[in-house]
Amino acid sequence: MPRMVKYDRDTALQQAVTLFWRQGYSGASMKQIEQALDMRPGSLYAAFGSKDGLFSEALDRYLGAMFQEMDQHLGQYTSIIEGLKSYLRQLATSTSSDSSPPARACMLVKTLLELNDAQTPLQTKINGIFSLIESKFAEVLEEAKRRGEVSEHLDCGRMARLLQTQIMGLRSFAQRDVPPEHVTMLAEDLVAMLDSQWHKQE
Amino acid sequence: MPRMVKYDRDTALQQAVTLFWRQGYSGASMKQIEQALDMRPGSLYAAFGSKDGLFSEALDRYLGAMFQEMDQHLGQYTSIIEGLKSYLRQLATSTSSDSSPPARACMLVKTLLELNDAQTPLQTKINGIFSLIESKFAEVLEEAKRRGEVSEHLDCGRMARLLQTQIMGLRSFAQRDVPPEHVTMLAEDLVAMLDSQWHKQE
DNA sequence: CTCCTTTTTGAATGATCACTCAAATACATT
DNA sequence: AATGTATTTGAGTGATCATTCAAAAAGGAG
Repeated sequence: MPRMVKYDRDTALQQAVTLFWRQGYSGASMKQIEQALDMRPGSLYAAFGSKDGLFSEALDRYLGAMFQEMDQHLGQYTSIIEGLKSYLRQLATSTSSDSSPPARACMLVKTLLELNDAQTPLQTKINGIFSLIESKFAEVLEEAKRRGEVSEHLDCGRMARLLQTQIMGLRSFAQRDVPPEHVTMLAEDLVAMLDSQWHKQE
Repeated sequence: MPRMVKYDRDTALQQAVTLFWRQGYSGASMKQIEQALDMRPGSLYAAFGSKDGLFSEALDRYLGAMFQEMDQHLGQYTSIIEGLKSYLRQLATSTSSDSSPPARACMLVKTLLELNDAQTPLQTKINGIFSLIESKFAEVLEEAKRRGEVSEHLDCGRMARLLQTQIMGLRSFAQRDVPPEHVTMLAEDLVAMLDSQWHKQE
């Protein structure tokens, strides 16, 4: 009986990810959002509640895509370590490709560094996301340990944080205005460094 | 003959650094700036020209302090490599100390990731700053090479970017809500990884 | 103290911020 | 086609944004 919704919630969200990724949370105005999603304020607020709500859903979607891409690389190799290395290398090449992503830096890190005020829901959310990623890395490394790919003495939680830090650094560096080769060379160095670590005995 | 200026430009700038470091560029409103520097708009604009101008000077001051701190660590050791390692470790402890800095993340990285629009003067400036830091690292490493502290085949420019990436990663990670020990342990891991690299033959 | 120059003040500028809501619109059902 | 309900529209909300500028205030020189 009622009128049907015109917009496609999924593509609208993808547009939101694209905009927020490039502009940041406070850097994206509702005017820009209206234009990017082709929605008027009323529909926007009916669908997502608030700018925060929309951003929160955009974060979830971004995270999902990140996990999906990671799993894709892990699935391509019988070796977990090779999968992780492949993922790292791809981060370097994708950030400098002309099929340009909205920003070279990670949207999650951009958000983490942008939020400043006290314990807002968004602060809590982004911290939870980083914990989640850390846990995912730790799980993957535990599996690698079970398979004998890494030293049985490896502290997987600690290595997970180290891995996360490498990715945060790589993608932040890629935001600089540098020749693409520098980023790919950097990724090779990170891979080499990590290689020297996970085999190491305590 | 004229009236004397009331404010102290240097302490005002330091207040600006503190505020911008925590809040980010667009996150700090002129209202907050007026309060933090204890200056009224007229004086502010007479002294610094614009919000951009003030921010630009704050960036310079922040960079200067960073270099100063680095040189302090380098001066404390006869070994350059030991000085660099000491600097890295101190970054980890200072970010988690209760003598709390405005933010744990680096103000320069926060700025790099916050700026989104086209080639603004600020964009150019922050990229120049990162180049400058990279060059400084490269020079220091060249000297270490001359002293035989690192392999003579080391690509110092490349290692400089690797080092910069580690710091960007470490300080960004420190912005997370994690126990301080995790950050200090992380710094130890970074130091260990780097150690395995600069002695390495090509 | 008076004058002159410079600085400080703070109200006001128009623009833009996130957000609201009554009216217009469009579709499924009858 | 007529009806009823949910959605879309877009002008309008007050707040806050960076910035301006005329007037008030302050200190050295005479």
